[in-house]
Amino acid sequence: MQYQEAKDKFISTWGSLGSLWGINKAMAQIQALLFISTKPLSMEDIMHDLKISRGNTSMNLRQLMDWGIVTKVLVSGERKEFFTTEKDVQELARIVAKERSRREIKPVIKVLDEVSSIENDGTEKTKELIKQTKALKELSDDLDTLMNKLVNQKQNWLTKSVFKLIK
Amino acid sequence: MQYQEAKDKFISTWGSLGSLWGINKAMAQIQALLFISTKPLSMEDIMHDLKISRGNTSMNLRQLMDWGIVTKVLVSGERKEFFTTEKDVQELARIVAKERSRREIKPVIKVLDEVSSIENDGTEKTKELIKQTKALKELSDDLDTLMNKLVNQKQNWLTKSVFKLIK
DNA sequence: TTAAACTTTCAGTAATTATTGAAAGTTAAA
DNA sequence: TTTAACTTTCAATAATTACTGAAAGTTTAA
Repeated sequence: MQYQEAKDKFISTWGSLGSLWGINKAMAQIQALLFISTKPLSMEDIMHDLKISRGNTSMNLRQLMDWGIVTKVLVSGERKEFFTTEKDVQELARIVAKERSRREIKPVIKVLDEVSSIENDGTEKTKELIKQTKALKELSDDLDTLMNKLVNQKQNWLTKSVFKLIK
Repeated sequence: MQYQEAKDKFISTWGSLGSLWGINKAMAQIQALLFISTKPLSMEDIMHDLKISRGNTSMNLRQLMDWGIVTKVLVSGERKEFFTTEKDVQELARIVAKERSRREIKPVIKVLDEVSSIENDGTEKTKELIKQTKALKELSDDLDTLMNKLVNQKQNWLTKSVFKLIK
């Protein structure tokens, strides 16, 4: 396998993975492209490389910046804007975990909390609803806390401490 | 908030969460409905409660069974089939984690492995591709292993051991 | 067997989501 | 200022994904 083939394979795999995670294809592909690029890329570079439109590129770059995964960089002597992504995988994981917690997990926990707090009228079905949503809420809380803890351990959090403790 | 409102809220929240996780809305809603039901439900029950077609119900029940989250139960004296879902949240989490690992994470790791194993021709861009995909592969491997370890600890794996160790 | 009760399949259609491209907006060099 | 270089926005459209309902398939009671 040669460079170009490997690059295409990486970008397309990363792209389709993205859609499974609530990130759209173009967004994931732009991130992948920047991730393996040796230097910041302009919007022009990106749209040509991925064969997507200017509008699409602009919108998805913006979303990546909202996520905090991509940043603008100024290249001296150049009028146009260049973009780069976080290159450290651990830091990347940290950002993604934090954002997913904020955008998805926290709101669900809130709803579970509301639902499990309804008045118990003593009927079977109400008891079951309360019991099950409460259990789900507690699990979600624990997982969210664990994820945030893991992710806040700076440097090698995975391979060091945690990882070994579990055996 | 009364029972019916709480139930609807739970089902619709769970449904929209599902789509963020690569599970479609109907599939997640069926699971939610079964999860808070006090007894197994028939296809008829489900389609009426969620207001979805017979075909849709059938297809999504099948997928839930493929995931191992829902099972058929025989109700004596009844001709039709009834369905129930795993009621224990920990066990549910275990199944979901295992399936996601198998369906999504493992295949990506395989591609990352292939891509990071291309011949190093010494160019900058090849070196960068190899370095970055290798880092990604290692992180994915670690996360996958961690997830599977966590998930195989029977009984209260979260709140017990792991959770406290990390502080 | 047969036929009623039930489930699955799948072509057609609806709903949702992503993408384009051109016009409007912004910036900074001349 | 003006204007050329560049970016953003957004209505129209394309692509994808989910859903329906009726026909075909299966099972079991009589």
